[in-house]
Amino acid sequence: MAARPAHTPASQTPTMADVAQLAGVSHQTVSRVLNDQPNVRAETRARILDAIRELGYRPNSAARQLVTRRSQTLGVVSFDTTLYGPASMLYGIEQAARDADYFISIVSLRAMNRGSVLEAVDRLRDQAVEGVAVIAPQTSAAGVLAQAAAGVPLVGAGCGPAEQVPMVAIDQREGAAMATRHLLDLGHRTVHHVAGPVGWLDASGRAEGWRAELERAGRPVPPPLRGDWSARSGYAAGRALAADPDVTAIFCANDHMALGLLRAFHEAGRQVPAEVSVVGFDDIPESSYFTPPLSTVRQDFSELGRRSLELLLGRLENPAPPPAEHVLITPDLIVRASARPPA
Amino acid sequence: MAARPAHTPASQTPTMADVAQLAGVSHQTVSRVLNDQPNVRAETRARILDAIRELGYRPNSAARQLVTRRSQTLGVVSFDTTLYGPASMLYGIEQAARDADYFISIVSLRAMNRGSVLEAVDRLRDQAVEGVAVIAPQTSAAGVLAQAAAGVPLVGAGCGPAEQVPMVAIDQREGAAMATRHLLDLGHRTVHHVAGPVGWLDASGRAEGWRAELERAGRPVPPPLRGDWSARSGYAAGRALAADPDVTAIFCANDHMALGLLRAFHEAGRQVPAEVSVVGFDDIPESSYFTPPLSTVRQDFSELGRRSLELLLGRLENPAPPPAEHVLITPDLIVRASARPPA
DNA sequence: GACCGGGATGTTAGCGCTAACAATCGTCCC
DNA sequence: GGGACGATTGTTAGCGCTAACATCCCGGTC
Repeated sequence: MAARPAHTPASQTPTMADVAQLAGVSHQTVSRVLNDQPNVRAETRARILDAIRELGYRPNSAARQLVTRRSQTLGVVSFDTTLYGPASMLYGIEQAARDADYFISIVSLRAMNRGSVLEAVDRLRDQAVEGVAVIAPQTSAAGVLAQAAAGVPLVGAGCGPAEQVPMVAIDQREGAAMATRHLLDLGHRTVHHVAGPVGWLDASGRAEGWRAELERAGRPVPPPLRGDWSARSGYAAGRALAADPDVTAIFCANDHMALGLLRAFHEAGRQVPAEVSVVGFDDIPESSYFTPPLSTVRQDFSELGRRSLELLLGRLENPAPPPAEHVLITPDLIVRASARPPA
Repeated sequence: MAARPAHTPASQTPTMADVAQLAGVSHQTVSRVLNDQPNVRAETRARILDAIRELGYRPNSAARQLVTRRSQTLGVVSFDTTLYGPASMLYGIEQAARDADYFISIVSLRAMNRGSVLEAVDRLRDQAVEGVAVIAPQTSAAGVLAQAAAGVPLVGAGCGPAEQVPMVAIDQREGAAMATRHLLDLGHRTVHHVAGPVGWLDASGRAEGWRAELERAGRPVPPPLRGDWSARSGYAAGRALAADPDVTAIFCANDHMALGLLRAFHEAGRQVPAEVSVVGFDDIPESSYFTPPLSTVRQDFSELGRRSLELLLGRLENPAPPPAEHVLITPDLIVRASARPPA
């Protein structure tokens, strides 16, 4: 903050030795103050702190890292952080990491395949991260995680079940079952489903939950339509569904597709919720302003991020607890206006 | 990859010296191979590469960083990466950084104020980042950037004008003017505006562009309504506007507010676009599936991220080019169905 | 045949920090 | 009053790497 005094070359950032010299102590005492070690006289500590401030000294993290062998950095590998889910998880992880005094280094996946996950983890390891969290909600990721986990503590966030790897996920099956049950309870004979794309764990989990709930209730299981998460694909599914007069209830695998579907029904002149009920999944911030406001299933991504990080930090302290822990978070059904009893 | 041979203690990761010993050369030659230096015999190089593979050797980044004084890491400070804009910019920056062989370390801002930006940059500097990109689209950020830039190369991404700091931004005024002009060209007498929250650069830039365009055309400037970017606030503004029969054209400062507004008009029984035209801003992926599909202004966030990083890398090579460069990216008007000539 | 030049490799000296141990000083106890 | 003890501070030795310089060996030169 203050101007650099003459005894330190201006061209060069001050080192611990400079601080020590200015404070009239040895560099080790400076180190002790910096690391909050006991047995430093209060007055000495104050003098050192003054010297640090005067020189604008910053500890050299590389030097510390070299000797302590700790980088204070965690890596996050994520698929498309532009998506609502991954972005939210990343945010939750970052917040939790900061509270635990860790830095976060990110690598986004450009494509989803074994190689790119491995490469991303490798890149992070080159940077000496102490642990890695992977946000990769695709089926193909599940298999590769165990392999990636060799050599570095790793957890999955919102990933599917991989036996060897600890992970935190939202219970997609249960969430889908809740949505389906809600529609059934309203009095609908059965529920149609607009599913997410093949290869996504969330998509298959939701489809399974939907199917299981229909079967449990002994209802017919109509063939699901397949979307790709986008509103566009929901619109296409909606056009198909709107043409079928028997359809009275639809569970969409996410809110964006529900938006497109809503639009298709509107265009087709089929009223939601008067004629047809719709439930989504995600509870994106906009969904309460759809026409009509969308009933949906809320996932608490920030809790997911937080819990993943807790799990990872636990692993860091205790590298190999017996079995890989799997934490499942139950989502919440949010009831709005898009679903009601059949006419 | 192979099992660790006996001559290296299993408990300890191999060092360059281990590789050197196995290959029968000095550690310096190993270093030369790792750094792609010339003057190493092809055969020697191959032998060393084999040894590296056999031991599963990874260079110690801290040691390298200590001596080269380069961390190969760039920091990104961002406000709420859950939002569409910041998330997209972050993604663009990360991709560009990876191509340039840099790591990205992120710090999210919990609150938007001077202190938190400074603290975030400070945290990043403690980690020895070589440069910082700040994504903070608030007015309050503009002032603090110059201060934060002291001591570390820094660029703003999507931030407002700060004289001292180089930055890349999207031309909000021009985008808003395009939207307004589009509605005027359609034949509307004037255009109402639902603005973003006070304190946001994008909000004030868009309001200015809207106002300037109306004035240029000699049209009356109705008092703008104030929202907070959320669909909820757009809905509230929509209720107010729907009650006024004179309103025929509305420019919303973002697509989410336009969504809420669309819903309010629908509820009020006022047809869009038959009775009232609406244009948004952002072109979020969903906006083409609104009811009706939304005409809007598209911002290329990934280009913004890329350009910001280019600017930052430029600064790293040449610490202080004369004036701080400011790059403005012009957005595009996307015409869909939500605006048409007045009845 | 001694000399020179340059490619290939080895040796040495830190980078800035922490851990381990050594030294010093006062105080307390019998 | 002497020695033990604990609080405080200093000294030394690396952590694993790169930069700078030293060394070696070879073919080509005159």
